[in-house]
Amino acid sequence: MLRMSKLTDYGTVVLTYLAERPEGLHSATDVAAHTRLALPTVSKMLKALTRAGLVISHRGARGGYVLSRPAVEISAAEILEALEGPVAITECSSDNGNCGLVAVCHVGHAWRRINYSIRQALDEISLAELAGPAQSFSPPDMSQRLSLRPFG
Amino acid sequence: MLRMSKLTDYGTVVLTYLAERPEGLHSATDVAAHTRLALPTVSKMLKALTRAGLVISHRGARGGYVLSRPAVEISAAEILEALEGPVAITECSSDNGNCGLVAVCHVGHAWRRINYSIRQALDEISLAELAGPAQSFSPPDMSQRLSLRPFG
DNA sequence: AGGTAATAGGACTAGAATGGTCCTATATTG
DNA sequence: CAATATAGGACCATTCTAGTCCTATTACCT
Repeated sequence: MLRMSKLTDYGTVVLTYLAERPEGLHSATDVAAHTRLALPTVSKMLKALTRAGLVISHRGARGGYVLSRPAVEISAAEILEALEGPVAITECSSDNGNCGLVAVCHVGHAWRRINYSIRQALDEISLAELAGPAQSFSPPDMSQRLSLRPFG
Repeated sequence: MLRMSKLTDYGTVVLTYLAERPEGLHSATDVAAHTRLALPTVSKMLKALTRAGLVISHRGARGGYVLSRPAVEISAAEILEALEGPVAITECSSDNGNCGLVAVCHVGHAWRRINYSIRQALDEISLAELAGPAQSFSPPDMSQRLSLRPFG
């Protein structure tokens, strides 16, 4: 477990697509077609990514989305956070742990340490790296990326 | 997100209780009473922990549970794994990633690296540390540990 | 100015996962 | 044999997730 959600996985696919085409705007339809993900899903995600500030949107005809920053400057942590909320294995111990319950809350600093390590691992990896080194991009079919197999 | 489940959190509470009393056997009823968790829940978890080999059970009258090893030798990773299955943020890239789909599967090594880091963070922390350094243990009320507050 | 192509936002549904309870069988002690 | 435990699994209610769809708004282009 500790799995990230399917949606987040799709998110990385979408972001990867945008990362590899930093030039112009790309509409949700465009992205959906090239990633072979369903349009409504892609659309929903792009909205979320926009709200999170990872991509910039332009409305109206010939509108679309672009990355707000170069892919090297977007971390995995930001992506996870954008699509799943704050990254923390335990509840309240997110960041500073100032939940007002420190006295009561038995989430010790061991957990905080773990949280911190995880956080750091995710901070260190950029979208550019997630996209993979020179991964030729004519995707086979990612419409079921995570559910290819129960486990393996 | 990336949150561990409520059950797993309870698990650490239960294990902490056992860790602090390595002497005799402790029945599920006993543990439930002292941790203020519901008996059926505690019972269910202890069974899972037994199957995972983290605790040893003795049936029959005056039976109960003990840690199978000293708390220092039980890692957070083992606990998570026992109660939530393999620890991996992405599907298939668990461990060696030999899912037979490596060619197709676009889970790049960046994700594997992240998985590895997380794994390592969890390996490094022992149950003894989770229990906390000299944390006096007359728990206020942990029956809602994770849900004390939506976030904070 | 008006038509068209796009995003914004949110409502809604189906299905899966989670949290939690309970029941029956089996083992062990005294 | 009776009492006290665990073992295992069935079961239900609730929440979360994945995915779709509808309406409003914005911008371009003729």
